[in-house]
Amino acid sequence: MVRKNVRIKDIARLAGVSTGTVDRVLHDRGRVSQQALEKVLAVLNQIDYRPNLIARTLGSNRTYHLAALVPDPRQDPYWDQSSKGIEAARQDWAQYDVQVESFLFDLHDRSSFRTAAALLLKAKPDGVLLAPVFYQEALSFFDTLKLTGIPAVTFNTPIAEIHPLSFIGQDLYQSGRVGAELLHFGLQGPAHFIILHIAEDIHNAIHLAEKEKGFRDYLEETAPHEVGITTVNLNNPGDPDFKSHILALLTDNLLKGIFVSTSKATYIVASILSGHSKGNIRLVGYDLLEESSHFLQAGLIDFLINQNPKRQTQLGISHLANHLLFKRQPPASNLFPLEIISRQNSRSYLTSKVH
Amino acid sequence: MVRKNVRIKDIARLAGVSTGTVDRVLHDRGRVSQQALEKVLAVLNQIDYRPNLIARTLGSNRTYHLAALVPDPRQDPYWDQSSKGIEAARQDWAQYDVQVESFLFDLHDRSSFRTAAALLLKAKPDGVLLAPVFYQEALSFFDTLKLTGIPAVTFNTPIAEIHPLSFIGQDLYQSGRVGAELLHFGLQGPAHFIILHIAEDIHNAIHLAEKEKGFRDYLEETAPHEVGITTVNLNNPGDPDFKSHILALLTDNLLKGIFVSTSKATYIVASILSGHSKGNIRLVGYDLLEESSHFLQAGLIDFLINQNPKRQTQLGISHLANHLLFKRQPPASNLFPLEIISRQNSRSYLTSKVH
DNA sequence: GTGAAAGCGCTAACAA
DNA sequence: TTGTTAGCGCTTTCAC
Repeated sequence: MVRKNVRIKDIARLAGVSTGTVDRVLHDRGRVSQQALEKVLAVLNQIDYRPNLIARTLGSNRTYHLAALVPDPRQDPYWDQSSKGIEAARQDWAQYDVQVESFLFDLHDRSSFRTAAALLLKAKPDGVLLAPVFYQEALSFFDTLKLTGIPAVTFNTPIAEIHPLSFIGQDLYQSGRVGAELLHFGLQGPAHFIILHIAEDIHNAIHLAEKEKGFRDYLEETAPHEVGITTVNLNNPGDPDFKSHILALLTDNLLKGIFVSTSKATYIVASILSGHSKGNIRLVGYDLLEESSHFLQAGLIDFLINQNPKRQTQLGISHLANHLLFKRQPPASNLFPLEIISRQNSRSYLTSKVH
Repeated sequence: MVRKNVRIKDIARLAGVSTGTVDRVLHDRGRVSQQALEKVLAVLNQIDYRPNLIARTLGSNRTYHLAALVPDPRQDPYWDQSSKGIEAARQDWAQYDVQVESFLFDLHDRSSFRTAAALLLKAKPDGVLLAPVFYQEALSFFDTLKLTGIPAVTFNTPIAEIHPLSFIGQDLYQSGRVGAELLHFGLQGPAHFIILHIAEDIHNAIHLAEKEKGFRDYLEETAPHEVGITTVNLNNPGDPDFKSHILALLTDNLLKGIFVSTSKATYIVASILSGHSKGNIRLVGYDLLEESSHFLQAGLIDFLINQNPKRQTQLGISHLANHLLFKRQPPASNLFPLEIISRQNSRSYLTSKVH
């Protein structure tokens, strides 16, 4: 009743060739006559062949080396999550003899990106996962990868000029719209919103710009003449003026909400607000990190939009491994859902093993 | 540099026996002399043997039969998603010779559950995935499974008395809290909320009760004397009175929100409200289904809480397969995140390949 | 009880 | 350009 899976042997029989030939066709290894090629392809078109991946890994018995080019996890809890995802992927793929090595760079030092990239290339990996946070450096690194033919997956930062095997991230524009939706939900009448960027997040320039665009567009469409929006760029959070600057913003009577554009900025701003009555001013920011979840619980943050950095890298490695081992073509773009985290659903995200 | 893993062959050599004997020791298959046993155990104690699970599955070359006991997908788009997940899992695991057969029952007929369960048992599956929507019937079916030693994974409906290999679902109580949080967010002053159950959802009794409990508790804690809550149980949506009954509820001036406890009820209620001005009355319900997403876009539904039925079953099958093939122990409980779907983030959920 | 040997489906080296 | 064959590590059968 249930037909056994088709095997290479079956294809060979049907095509009237040997298993070796079928294998060569399947893997584009060449050294196959036009005639044989056609016969095999004809059969492959007829049937639904799904290679037994278990047998393939066992048979080929080779080890793949993947390299990840990511910011130092110790710099920022957001990037710490990215590294956690790589670690998780490492374990997922260990049984298939896929090894993952991380090359770290400094978020505030473009040259460290170049250095790490050079080191990575020396290791001659079979595939690369990278966060292209420095535009120019990423472009040139990408050129080198293209030349060497090493497949690369990017994540976090969309770069139009680059065409990686796959990009993993979010729709940043839409993310800004979600932020505006949450700030404005249920509000009536005139209001004032602030978009807060932290200049330190310069490596996230694309995030800041796209999110802001979405944020403004949404309110423009939904509440055309009711909502005033001010963009505030703040410098180094270590600055003595930083705190007072933020607190000064709160005195505005019409201020009904603050939208913070990155995860680090989110918990920094929340920590400054903590202890001060923020009244009915809503705060929406990014990412359910340990640092921010506390402020969410305390009611200082109303909503977080989750970017799922851990899953992003985990999926990235998985795409590379699947590509190398099983010749799977990942989607050119994976846009993660824009998860809304509230006080009441945050625990379900933290404890879930699914994410 | 990377020491190869120890293999059975190595153990056999070190112990001075054959691979067959080692295998018998490893699997407690008996028919091994005390002497040989000791020699092998001695070696095993010295070294760190980790069986190659990939080779194991390939070598044993057996087919596993899984059975799913689920409601008929044609009855309800929610359960249709569950079946979709099973189908997806079927394809995921086909290559490993894992077969999945579905046994359907009627949501409104407990006896059909018994019948389907009996049929299922006759098929002697190696593992079972089930939605234990009928309490008594599930208990007795579970007893039989225990006796036969067939591992079972449950989903959707938590049942305290049952200890399956794994349960997949959501924290229903917390889900109700999320519903209340969303209805009440930003509201000030007195308000009236309605919890709307549809009696037809009797098979979801646990859902209704737990969600309501969470809903009420949240408001009790957050807005003790401000919010009045009424529970409304409605009968058969086909009833001529049904529509007028719902519309009558809207006339209440203080009514600020409606919380609908299941996915089917959600889009039914939304469809009734459509065309009638619902004013500022918020509507929160369940699941981003095709039927409801339209109402979300139109602004009739404010938020949906996603239960992810498709992923629930897909994960369930995956747990069973991993358990049988690779001896993996799934977590006793998988509580999915309580995803909040709004108009602005719904597309990101629908288009994402991650979910 | 024990060991030898033939698979599982696929890869890859090698001879033809 | 082909087909044959020996693995990959484990299971399982079958003589002895």
